[in-house]
Amino acid sequence: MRSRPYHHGDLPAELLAHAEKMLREKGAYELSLRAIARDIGVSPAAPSRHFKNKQALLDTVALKGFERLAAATEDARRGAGVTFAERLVAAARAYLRFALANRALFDLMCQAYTGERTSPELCEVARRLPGQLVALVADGQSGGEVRTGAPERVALPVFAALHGYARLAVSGLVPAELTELGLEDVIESILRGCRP
Amino acid sequence: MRSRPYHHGDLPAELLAHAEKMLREKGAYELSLRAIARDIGVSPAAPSRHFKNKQALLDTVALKGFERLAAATEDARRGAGVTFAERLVAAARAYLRFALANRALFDLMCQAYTGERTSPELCEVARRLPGQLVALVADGQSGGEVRTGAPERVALPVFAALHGYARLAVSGLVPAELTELGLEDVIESILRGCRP
DNA sequence: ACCTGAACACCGTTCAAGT
DNA sequence: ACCTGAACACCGTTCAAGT
Repeated sequence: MRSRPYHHGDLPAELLAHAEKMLREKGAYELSLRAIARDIGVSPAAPSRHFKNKQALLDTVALKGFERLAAATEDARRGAGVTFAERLVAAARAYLRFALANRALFDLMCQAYTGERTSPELCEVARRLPGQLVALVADGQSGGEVRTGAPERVALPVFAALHGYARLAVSGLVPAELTELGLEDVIESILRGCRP
Repeated sequence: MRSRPYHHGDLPAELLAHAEKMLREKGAYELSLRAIARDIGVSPAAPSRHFKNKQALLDTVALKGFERLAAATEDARRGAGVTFAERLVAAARAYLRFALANRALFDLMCQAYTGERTSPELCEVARRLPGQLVALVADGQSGGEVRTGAPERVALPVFAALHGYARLAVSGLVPAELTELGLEDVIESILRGCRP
């Protein structure tokens, strides 16, 4: 039996995986680079070869989060019916489900949108989410299901309501037993706002 | 000229003031208890007499933020016209203005809603904001301007859209030159959703 | 190329001791 | 009652040196 190899198989991937696990189990405040390195069995200096600092690691975690979220909502929309309402409901449920199932990660993603320090890649993937809604709205318009107007401008209030509701739910401002009901109210309100 | 007195005039207040200043100038990530103590000219151990830990200080900063925000939106609503739409617009503008003028504080407040660790006082004051909207909606209902339904359920989508839009704007997902226009679209959408 | 070991400058928090 | 000084256990980051 040989001891731990000097070179790791894929340290970057393992760092990301452990960071996300720690985020889930301990929360963002407890997440430390040294603790991750310790868990993996690597020196405190090792991560710096792959991520220039802690923020860079977190940005990458957020990036992967956005990719998963975008994939989840896209899949949901594709798996839904053909009407605008059906597709919106499916995407909205997937968005909320992701937020609630990945609270700390969702928080990280939301503050990662923020600020000048954010990487271009992160910005780009973050914009896929409103982008999906814009496409959905444009589709709904061409079918006569959604009122006219620049799709971006019609979609923005939709995204604001959805995202805002997810934030409130994650924050605990909406009691857990009412999140489903509340989402229905939010969707109903959105659909009223979109009617031709 | 006598040297710095051993006892401070009002250390708790000065700690809070400096914490907020630091939040504004450096951001949440840079904010350290030791740096605040240094700035004030007090030992690193001094804050612990007044706040049991860093989180307790931040919670109090967030609490004061909620009070200021609630006061700002209440004032705006009172200073506005008598129709539901006028009052909603005034409150919404005040909410967005506060968020943009106090980005780091607003971020802190939003994550401070979160979680089990949050103090009861913080929860209570955080609920004043949706509470205002519930009252506004109830008023609008009695005047026949807003559709019927439990006021809490009608107000929730309104709050979600408003809060969500503020978050998007603070995050930089809405370009600065479009925030005003976007808010108008959001308000219009909300009003459509509220119509009888 | 990839990682270690040791070091540096910084944290938050605690606790005896001073005023 | 309020604060200091010193200590403790922890950080993130850097850099020569090892493999």
